[in-house]
Amino acid sequence: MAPAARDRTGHPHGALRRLPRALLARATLEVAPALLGYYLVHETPEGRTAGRIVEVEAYLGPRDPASHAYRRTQRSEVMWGPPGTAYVYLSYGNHACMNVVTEPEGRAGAVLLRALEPVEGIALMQRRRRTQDLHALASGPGRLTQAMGITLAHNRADLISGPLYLARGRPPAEVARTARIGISSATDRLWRFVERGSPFLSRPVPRATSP
DNA sequence: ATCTAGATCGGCT
DNA sequence: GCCGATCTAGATG
Repeated sequence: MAPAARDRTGHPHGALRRLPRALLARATLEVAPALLGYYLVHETPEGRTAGRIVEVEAYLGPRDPASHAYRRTQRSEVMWGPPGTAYVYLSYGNHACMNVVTEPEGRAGAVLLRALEPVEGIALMQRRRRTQDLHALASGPGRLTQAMGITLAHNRADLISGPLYLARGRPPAEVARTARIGISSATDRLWRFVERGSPFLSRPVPRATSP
């Protein structure tokens, strides 16, 4: 497959190179930072939207008290499933949040996608989000799914072969790590990974972890 | 059957 | 910075 064509802004158009499943069948703490810079792409009847991943969080298995996989339940069962599956859940009764399932099948893990740099289909994202502000389009897990047209119906969708997928992008120059946002346990674990200096983060990197 | 704590967001002070 | 919206999975009785 030919590499994605690029316009003068450096943004892709035309065919995109999909991420192979093998890259996700690894330890979650390795996969999470590696996903920074990749594109999340969604092809729908309304058009194609794509964003560059700039912020993620790692959620591990039964040993991670902040993870839904801390308990193996009907909801979290998908985290033990095949890598490259979407885990989408409803947060605070209002917002869909999207994860990419990691680890070989049979081991639990997922990477929460928290922020994108809008790349393609920006007008469509603006319509879905009801805002023009580029920095409010996908800077937060609930905003991201709304901008991309991702709903609870995408739970357990295959992210390798379907209309919602990951594709090669531009790796970050520098990665920073911080504590995960919005959790009340395991706050000493620095399992949030961001592209340092990106203006599209859901929250800035605290000074203490930004030497 | 009922309770409650969330991997959040937007509007307001 | 604070607060209310909105609702479900999972726990408890």
